[in-house]
Amino acid sequence: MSEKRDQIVAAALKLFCQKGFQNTSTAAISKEAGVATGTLFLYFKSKEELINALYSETKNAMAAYVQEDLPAAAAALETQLLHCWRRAAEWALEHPFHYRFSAMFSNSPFITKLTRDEAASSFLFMQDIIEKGIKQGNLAGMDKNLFISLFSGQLHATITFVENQQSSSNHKEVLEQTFHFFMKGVAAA
Amino acid sequence: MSEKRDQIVAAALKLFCQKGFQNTSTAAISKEAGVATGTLFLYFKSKEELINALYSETKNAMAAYVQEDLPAAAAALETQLLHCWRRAAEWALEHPFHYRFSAMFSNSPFITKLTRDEAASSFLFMQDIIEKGIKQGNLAGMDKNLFISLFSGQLHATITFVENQQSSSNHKEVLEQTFHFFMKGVAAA
Amino acid sequence: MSEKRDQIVAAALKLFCQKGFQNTSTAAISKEAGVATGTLFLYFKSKEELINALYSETKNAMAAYVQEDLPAAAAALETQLLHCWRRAAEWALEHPFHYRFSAMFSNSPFITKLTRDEAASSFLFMQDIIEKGIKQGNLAGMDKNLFISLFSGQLHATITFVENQQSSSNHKEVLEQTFHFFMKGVAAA
Amino acid sequence: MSEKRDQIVAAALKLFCQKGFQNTSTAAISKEAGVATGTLFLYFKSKEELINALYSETKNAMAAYVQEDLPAAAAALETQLLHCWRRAAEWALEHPFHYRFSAMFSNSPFITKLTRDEAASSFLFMQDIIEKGIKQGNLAGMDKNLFISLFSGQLHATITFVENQQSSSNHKEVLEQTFHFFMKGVAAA
DNA sequence: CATGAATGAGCATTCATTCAT
DNA sequence: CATGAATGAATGCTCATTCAT
Repeated sequence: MSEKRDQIVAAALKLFCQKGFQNTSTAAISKEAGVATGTLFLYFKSKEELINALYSETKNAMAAYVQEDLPAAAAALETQLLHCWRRAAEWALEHPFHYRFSAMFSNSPFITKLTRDEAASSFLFMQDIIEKGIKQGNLAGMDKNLFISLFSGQLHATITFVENQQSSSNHKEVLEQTFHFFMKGVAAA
Repeated sequence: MSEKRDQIVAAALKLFCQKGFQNTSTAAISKEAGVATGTLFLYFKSKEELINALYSETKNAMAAYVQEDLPAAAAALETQLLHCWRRAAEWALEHPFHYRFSAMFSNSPFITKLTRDEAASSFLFMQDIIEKGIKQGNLAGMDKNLFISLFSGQLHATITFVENQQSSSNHKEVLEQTFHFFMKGVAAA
Repeated sequence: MSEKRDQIVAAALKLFCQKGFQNTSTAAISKEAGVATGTLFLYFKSKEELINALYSETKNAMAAYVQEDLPAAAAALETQLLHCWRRAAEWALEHPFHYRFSAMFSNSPFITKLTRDEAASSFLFMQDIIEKGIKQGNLAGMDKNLFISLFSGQLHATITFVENQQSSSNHKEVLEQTFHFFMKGVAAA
Repeated sequence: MSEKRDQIVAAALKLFCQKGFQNTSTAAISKEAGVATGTLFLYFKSKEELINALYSETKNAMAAYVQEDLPAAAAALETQLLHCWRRAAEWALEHPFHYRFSAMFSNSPFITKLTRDEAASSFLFMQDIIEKGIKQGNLAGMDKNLFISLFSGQLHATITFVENQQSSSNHKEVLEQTFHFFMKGVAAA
């Protein structure tokens, strides 16, 4: 919306990742953003609102990116999940601060239930995909939420590993490899 | 060591889990522990030292529990890993505050690199197991650290899922199931 | 002068009475007045100037109303004072916000000495009336300023009492009654 | 209670009288009191609580002083009221900061209704005296609250006048004089 | 004249830490 | 060892005021 708002968001994201939420004062954010201390509160009612807005926007942006060009519902479950896996990783690697921020704060008490629910709702399409997969018998009998947990967990472990690697030459291969490990594991017997 | 120290540790653990680290004042910890505000600083030089001590002790306790009765090095890789998986889950479910605390803070900037390294060192025995497995060709070609990441990720996702379930009847089955998914996935082709 | 100025004055008066001076931000005044935040400072150099202008205008308006139709100097002291008493009460009851505002702020440090003196000067005609009365021996020996203090004090107490009454049926009687109490008290023995 | 508390109370009283409530920062109070900024909040939860505590204590102290040696209920109404008039004036002149503070803030929005009611309750004994006087027919027919309003108003006007006088030689006489003016006025015809 | 986004000094309040008892 | 009153630096937030449009 506003250029100043963007500067504040970028500065907050950077500092939160580097020093944590509580070790980052609103004054530090304003300074890093190159605006006055009062300006932050022009765009965000409070520090907490800033955090929650950051979280919402991050989750929504990622969900939107993942959903883009999603293979039609008619496609095979594995095709759809592979798309999600790849796109999520791509987004995370291209937005490292955003990704680290949401990883760091997704379990923090600063994210209100409201924000968490809103973020969850933008990933509802994943639930649909999985439900369909379970119904079609392509997945070993498993709770839908457990499946999502395992999927995100392995994806997250892979992204973090890839991010910390020196060379970025074989990122794609690692991602494909771990995806296939995961699918081999959960495939219906 | 001291009874007061134990009370402080228990109070801190409880409050950190319930309200987060920064929302828990040392005064609140002292009150919950039933000691004076100054007493906390008799046992811990600072709040940060308290956190780090808590983290170290937690990780060490868990590592010790997991290592107990570990099948001899001669045993099959899967046997050893299953032992670790089960013991880790058992410990986590029996010490929910400890487990949640270490999960919450393992990625936080409050844990110093020193502490993190010390904690990692108490899990070195896991690395040995895995290295051996890789050498023996029982695992699909994979980086040792990636393997550990995936292993812990899947284990953590399972524990969290199980912890949040209403009924505790089928905990064991879920744990066995996700372990076998994981092993099926990473087994050498 | 300007319509916007009037809106600002009215809004300020209302909010100052309802929430006090310091609890009323210039932004709130502007909003209540339906103008932009900058507009207030077009008409008043500062918030303090607004307060003082409000006070001056209020006092002058009241003084002008009281002086209107004032019985000639030749009239009896009591006749003149009764006129003042009645007119002041009428004005106060018809302009409750103005009256409460000036009551609230007449002793506040926000009213500068300059403004206070200016306000006092618009009530100089009262001093003349009283001086004349003292000279003519109609008043028990008393300091002029003490007399004015007692007069205003009793008038103010009556107005406040009447304003807070539910029914407005007997306002006039109460006003006449307290006036006569006052005059009986201070009459020359 | 505590020496520090006393210092804070005295400093607050002084500064509030001199510069008003909102122009006095808690830091300024602490500095004037010779304590650290945090110490104020050790004794008062907030600035507002400090104000209200000051107001309550002031009103209670004054009420206690006025009630001391109060002529027995059997005494004449005028004897009782004269005692109150004198003692109230004495207290006000001996505690000028306290008196000015309570005068300044009795109508301010910072005094909560709770505090105001508590203060009023410590002056209930005045109501009893007046009710008795009205019943005995010693007062011109008048609402009890109106009487109290007039009484306090005239007393306040006198105290303020006396306080601002240069010489303090004839304080007593002025006080007696205005009291008799007042009583002459309200006496039953 | 009028606007309202932007400013930044100022403030109330918190809380980790100390130290005299 | 243990206490808890006292400290004061640090922080989130407000708001009177300015100025480019």
